[in-house]
Amino acid sequence: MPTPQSSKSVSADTRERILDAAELLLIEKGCGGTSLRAIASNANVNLAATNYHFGGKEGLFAAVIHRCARPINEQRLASLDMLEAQQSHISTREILKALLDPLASNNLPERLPAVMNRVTSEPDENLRAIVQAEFSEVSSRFIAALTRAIPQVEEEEISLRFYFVIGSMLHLVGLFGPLTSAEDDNTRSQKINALVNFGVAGLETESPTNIHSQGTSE
Amino acid sequence: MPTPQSSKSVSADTRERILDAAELLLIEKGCGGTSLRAIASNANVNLAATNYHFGGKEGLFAAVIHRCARPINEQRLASLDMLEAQQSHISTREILKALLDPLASNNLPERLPAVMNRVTSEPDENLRAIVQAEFSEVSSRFIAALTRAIPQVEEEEISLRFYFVIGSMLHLVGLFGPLTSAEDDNTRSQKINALVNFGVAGLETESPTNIHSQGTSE
DNA sequence: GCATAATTCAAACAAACGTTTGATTGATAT
DNA sequence: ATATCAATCAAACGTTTGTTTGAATTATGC
Repeated sequence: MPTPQSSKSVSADTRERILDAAELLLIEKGCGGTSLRAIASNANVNLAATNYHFGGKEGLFAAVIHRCARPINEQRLASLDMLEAQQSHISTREILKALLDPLASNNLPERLPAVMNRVTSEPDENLRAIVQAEFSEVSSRFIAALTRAIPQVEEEEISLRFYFVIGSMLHLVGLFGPLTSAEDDNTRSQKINALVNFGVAGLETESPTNIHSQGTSE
Repeated sequence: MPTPQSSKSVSADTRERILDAAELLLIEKGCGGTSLRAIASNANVNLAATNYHFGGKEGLFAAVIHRCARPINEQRLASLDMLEAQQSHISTREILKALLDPLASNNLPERLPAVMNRVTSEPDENLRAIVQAEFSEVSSRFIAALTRAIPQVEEEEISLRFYFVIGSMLHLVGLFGPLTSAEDDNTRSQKINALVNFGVAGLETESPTNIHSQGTSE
């Protein structure tokens, strides 16, 4: 009983159909709420096929995460590479656009944001580790770039604010809603752009030294 | 077989012990990953007691959410009431502090942030409705206050940015980690304060009219 | 003390879960 | 054709799930 993790066999179609169905159900019902039986039923494959091709439920969801996260993260890193190759100083806005604009692009798997939103809040330890590994390079690279772009703020603070942006992003893509593949891409781009504006201002702000007597007008 | 939803009977202790155990497991394992048997075992009560007191798993988690969310939301609204009663114009910072400072206070249920983080990302429809109902008043009140505090930004944009702050907040309290009751409160306060600074800057920024040629230094 | 109601308990229920098995099909290569 | 291997299939495995039952226990009111 082999588990062909990467075989270009005749019916590689089965693998894709399983991944599609798993992705959809993962978004709608969450990880724990999705059963292999429901996946197999929606994909029109036998129940045992899920274990045959992916070795188990965990392996299946890991494959879903990988298939979703890889292209968008590659695009992010490629955009950052291009910026760093062309310019000596990169603005905060350019960095954030490299990070967030891929979410509005429509030549990517459309359900990617929803998958990210689901899976980043999974309680399962193994899945969290998979997600973290999938995004670790993006995090470190972008935090480093932001630290260089905003020298007046110390790195630890930049790191924290970066996670604020990530939190806003996850919450935003949750608002995109599942299954809105035919949604107005313009609306989505506008919201991404609003997040870029919000993030630029938040990242670049200087912490007030004395918080008291700040805005107490009367 | 009655289900006493609010009875001050002798052993109301059982109810509290069930809620405590459910709250803890909800944080660690998530909603779908927590079984009534695990809850009953950790609470040292009989399995049937969970159904007897709360009518089912869903009723139990609804009670957990309610018990967690109510005091902090009351504190938020009370702070906002006080601001609006004392001052004619309230600053963005004051509003955000009213919203976020309760998360750093230690006289509140300490595991509240973690519960919020877990439950706001639940796929279950019924639970999502419960959460939304629990936070609807806070959302509308604070969005209205922010709209008044930042007249140069239109309300729809304020509403979107408010949800960015909420997303950052949820992501942040996820970093607090579960079970860190003995954690350094100072660290927690500092991070909340960093979020306030981040949010003030992001909320008050004016959207650049022309995004192009913005930061392309070379 | 006694009746009455509220609460706890051990035990069982059917249903759904992830996984495994062994036979069967289909294609490939010698 | 025949041997070989990947792929699909129906069926069952043992657990675990949420919920229910009816008896036992405890507290309450008179």
